[in-house]
Amino acid sequence: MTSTSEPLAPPDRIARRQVDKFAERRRQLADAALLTLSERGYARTSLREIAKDSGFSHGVLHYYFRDKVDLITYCVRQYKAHCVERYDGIVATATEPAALLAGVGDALAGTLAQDALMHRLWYDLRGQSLFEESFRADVAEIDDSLERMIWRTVEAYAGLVGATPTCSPSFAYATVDGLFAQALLRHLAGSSDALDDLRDGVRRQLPTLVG
Amino acid sequence: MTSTSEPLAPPDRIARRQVDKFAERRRQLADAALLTLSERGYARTSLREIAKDSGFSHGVLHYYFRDKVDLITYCVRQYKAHCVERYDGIVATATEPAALLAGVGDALAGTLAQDALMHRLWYDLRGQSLFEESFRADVAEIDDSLERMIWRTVEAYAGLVGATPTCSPSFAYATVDGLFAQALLRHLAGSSDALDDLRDGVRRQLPTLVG
DNA sequence: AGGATTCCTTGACGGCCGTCCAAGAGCGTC
DNA sequence: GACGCTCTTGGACGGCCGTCAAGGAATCCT
Repeated sequence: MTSTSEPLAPPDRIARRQVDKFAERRRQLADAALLTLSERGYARTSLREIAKDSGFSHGVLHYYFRDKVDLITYCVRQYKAHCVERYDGIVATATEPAALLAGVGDALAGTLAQDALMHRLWYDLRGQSLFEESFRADVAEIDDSLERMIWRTVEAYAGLVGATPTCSPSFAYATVDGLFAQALLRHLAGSSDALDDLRDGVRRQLPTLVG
Repeated sequence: MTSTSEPLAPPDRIARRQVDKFAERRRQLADAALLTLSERGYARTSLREIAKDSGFSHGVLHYYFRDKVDLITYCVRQYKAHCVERYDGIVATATEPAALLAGVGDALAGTLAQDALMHRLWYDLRGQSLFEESFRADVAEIDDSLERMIWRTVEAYAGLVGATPTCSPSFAYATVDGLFAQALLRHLAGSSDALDDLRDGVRRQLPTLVG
């Protein structure tokens, strides 16, 4: 905490107070924003709507965030943290190849069903990053962490069957993510087969990646 | 052409005149709209901007289209026509399995490089359809036609190697589309490996789909 | 040519947007 | 209890949005 009491311009306000309530409110508002974004999509979500859903007035957002891009960027970063935390424990324990295949399939199908709207938001934001440069770096970082997550799975499976990966990390990620994206599409469209097909798809694709 | 000369409400205006200039202008405006959309993305494109890029005034859009959704929907449909027309000739001629793999890889890499912005728009609109119900049906139809296209490729390849497909059409589409989507992402991000990786990826993935 | 019809422009409307700001509320400290 | 600082409110702003209507321009038909 500074002992001087000079008047602070808004940007400084954001830099200060790292540990206390300020940062906490930012997280809280970003959480609310993520919820609204996941329901309405990037293109249809306004700051006023985010504020309304958060229970605060619309003015408060500019007290905690410089502008809309700052808020969305912060949201994306927070979403990333949520992502890797959730997915990092997926592979952890499995001593049989078949069990790992089943575990990974179940984990992916589980999060797809449970966090469908958040995954929808992820694909939305990833798409937006192709048009809006501001998000690109953060989105790419998340994408990398997802690729690494898939790659860890491939390596774990390879280890269990006594083989080594025969493809690049990006190939593994691309094909598995393709399966996941399509399963999400069909799941949200009401297809009841989507989850099972995802499980089967992962179970089928993973073994082709090692040898 | 009707011989009566009753005053027509806007909706009727659209239903009439199927063959003549009316439909042609619609196509022309939709083409301009697709161009603008592919450059700016769905979330950032306004009717005024579309009109400006088309060389007409902003009012004309409501003479040829009921509202914005009508325009975008028409654009999506027109995009679909463009798509299937372009992709339908891809597999056509190939008597050797290796030649088919190379041909498909080159074709996909070629259209990815040449029509990158249009493909970016496709993924954008496909994502939007998960939030905006109005587009969902048309987008699903395009998706189906793409899946069938990939499936024809798989069947052609299976025929050439004297085998049959061992996966579902949706599995084939999901994995190949995953490769394509990631290649597009990396290509637009400036990666020079993206196109070659797409070629290699397709060449690697296709053989795993038959047996 | 001239009237009817089609096509297109222009300007306006209400509404929502992101942003900013003045003022008040809450609250810990002296 | 008064002060100072942090936090929050709610209104105002300019601007862009989609939509629409009135009227001019172009075209067609006889």
